[in-house]
Amino acid sequence: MRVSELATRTGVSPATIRFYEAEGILPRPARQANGYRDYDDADVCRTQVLVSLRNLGLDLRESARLASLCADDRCDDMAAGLLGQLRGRREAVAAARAELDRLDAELADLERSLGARDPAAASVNLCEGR
Amino acid sequence: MRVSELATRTGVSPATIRFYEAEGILPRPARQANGYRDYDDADVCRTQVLVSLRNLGLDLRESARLASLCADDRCDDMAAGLLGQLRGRREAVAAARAELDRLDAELADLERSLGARDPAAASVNLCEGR
DNA sequence: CTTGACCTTCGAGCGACGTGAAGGTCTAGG
DNA sequence: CCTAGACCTTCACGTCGCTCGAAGGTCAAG
Repeated sequence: MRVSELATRTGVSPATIRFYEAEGILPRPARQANGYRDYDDADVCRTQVLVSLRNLGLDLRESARLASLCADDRCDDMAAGLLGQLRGRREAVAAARAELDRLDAELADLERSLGARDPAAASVNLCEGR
Repeated sequence: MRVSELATRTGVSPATIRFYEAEGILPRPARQANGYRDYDDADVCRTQVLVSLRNLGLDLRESARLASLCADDRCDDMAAGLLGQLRGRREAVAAARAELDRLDAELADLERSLGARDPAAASVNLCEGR
């Protein structure tokens, strides 16, 4: 299959696939006679794993490392590595959520002061406060 | 005062202050005889507003626009502009939080399957699933 | 024979900084 | 007087993960 089919099957753009290949994140695929990239089911699986790990928030290099373990039939190692990453990720997600909560409260406060036509209070919030 | 004092007073790094100046986000400050940047209280206030708007999640150019309105004593216009931005921001924050919730559930699921030494289930989640 | 949807490579751009080199300046201490 | 070190200056390149545009090749349908 060609690059756009791999792309739609894995939910990323053809440009992203080519970018991964250029960065060594994905191996160079076979080529058709006309020079087009030619992918098979194993490529789909590997790319799917990679994309899934990215969607979990793992960084690109780490996702690549784990996806290549999986492609080498070392799924146990992959699972171990992933488990290690998950702790950090869940902490990061919790922290991000706390930060968003804080931010939402701040936005709500500000919206109230502005809506109450109390620019002074808003200015204080922005300039003097804290 | 010099750049590092402005930086500590506003909670950003000296490099960030210089970056803002280079991008035209902050005006070029006075210079001391030795060439060092020389900031006054008005600069502190303007930078503080800018940083506060950034901390609310507004993008840099929009923050710059509003901060400059404020510095021109057009705080009413600034307040109006800010109020307009807030709606979009609160929506974005809510969406980001929903996404984080979804992600956290997914991470928890995966951690359970991996912890249960059920790599098959995990693989399905990553490769076949969805 | 042309249109249009694919594909190729290459290089640059995005946002918002961070980092490092290579050097100038000032202050305190020995 | 010398020196260490804590500032400051500019310039340019690195980060992360793509995304876009240009300039061209390939192929099936009409």
